[in-house]
Amino acid sequence: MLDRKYILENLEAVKENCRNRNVHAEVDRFAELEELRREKQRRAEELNRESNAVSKSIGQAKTPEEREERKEQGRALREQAAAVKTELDAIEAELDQIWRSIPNMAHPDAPIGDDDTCNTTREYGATPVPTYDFTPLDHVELAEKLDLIDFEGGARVTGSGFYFLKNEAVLLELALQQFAVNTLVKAGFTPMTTPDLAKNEILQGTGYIPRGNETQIYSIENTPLSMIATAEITLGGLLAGRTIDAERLPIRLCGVSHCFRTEAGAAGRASRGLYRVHQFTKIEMFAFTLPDQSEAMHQELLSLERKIFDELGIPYRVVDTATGDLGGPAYRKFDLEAWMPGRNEYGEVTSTSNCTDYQARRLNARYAVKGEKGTHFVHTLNGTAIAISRALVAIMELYQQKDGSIAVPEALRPYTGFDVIRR
RNA sequence: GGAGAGGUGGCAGAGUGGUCGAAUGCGCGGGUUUGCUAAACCCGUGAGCUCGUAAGGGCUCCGCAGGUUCAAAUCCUGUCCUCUCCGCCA
Repeated sequence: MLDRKYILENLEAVKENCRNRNVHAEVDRFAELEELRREKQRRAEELNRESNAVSKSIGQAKTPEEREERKEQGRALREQAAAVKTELDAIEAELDQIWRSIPNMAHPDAPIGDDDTCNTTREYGATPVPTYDFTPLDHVELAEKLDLIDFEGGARVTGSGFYFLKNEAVLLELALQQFAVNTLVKAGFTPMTTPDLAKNEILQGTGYIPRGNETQIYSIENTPLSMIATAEITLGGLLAGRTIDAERLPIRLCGVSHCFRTEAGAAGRASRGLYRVHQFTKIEMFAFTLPDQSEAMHQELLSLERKIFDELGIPYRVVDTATGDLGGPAYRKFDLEAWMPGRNEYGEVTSTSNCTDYQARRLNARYAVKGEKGTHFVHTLNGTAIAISRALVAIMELYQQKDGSIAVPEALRPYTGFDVIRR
């Protein structure tokens, strides 16, 4: 979330930002409640101060009568304090709800617009979009012919949107993981496999909302846990509630996890095959930085994504996400969209966001500078290195050959041990 | 899963109802002494919020959440985590 004081002091800018992002948040009501909260807070503290003073004086009371009298006084004060606290809690609950709905401020250079039609593209990958002297198949047809994915089995065993990878597709997945992890380790990232489940408070800290109608999140019944939608959740959670030395920043993490998404409300959207599924494996980049490092880190994450997709020989475009299409915590977001011949259009394969201190404030992730008083919120950034399912869509469709086989991208051959998939 | 022990400041570790935001040691910052280093000695040293130009003041925080009490690190309940032993297993 945003700094409360910042909101009060920049009311108009915050409201304009909400308009730009196409978010309805009751910013004025927030300001009103925040003033009220401060007043109540002061009142509550004053009552606590008086109560504490009375309590302390009881120890020194000379006579039993005096003692009893002060106890009574203390009781009365505590009662008043409790009443004010109840009011305060109610105000804070409402305040908190609005607070969470106010999105991060957007980067001044982010294109302004209501939705993804306003996203801008300025750059393309090193690999040109290929042309074919035959009719290219989509990955579902290719998987069928080459026996690479069992969608029917996935639906039978778990449900629609689940799948089994089979044969070379499995080795391709493992190769992609190794390729991505190795690339990131060379770039100074610490590789980590993360839990696939996380506490709901961590989900909320990173900006994901478990339960509710529109939730993307699978919750585990009778527990405070949910399946993660991305390793961003677990990696971001690592610093939740902690304060670290500024010297240790920036921290670059590479998370390997499974991702689970309900895709509630996504019915009807492009969802054939592997493109939109309920579970996939993802190699995720995550960074904690000092405030003045985050913009450079964002560029670093983007250039690593580009490097990975350039080396895989996948044509893509770089999309600068419009304000209305940004997620709540994002200050700026770049997506890589790969050319997918089966869809005959670009499809999102990576996404990298700079969340500045918005996520860190929710998570309460801070840093302290040695020798200086006080603490500050870190900046957090995330970016997809490779989401296996979408990368497979792109690779299968782009590397298909006239004879029905699929070539293996050069960069993956050291890991797969074969260079073509055919039956 | 069963039994037991424990969670206190950067670390170690006291503290079982008020004078405890918390002894002591280490660490860290500053200083004195010193040819340099070390040692010794002295002073200082948690965080958040808040009032104040400042000096300084107030509130909150002893895993977390509740409860008892005028008053809780300390008593009670729940919960999470850690360690040891047993069981079970990959």
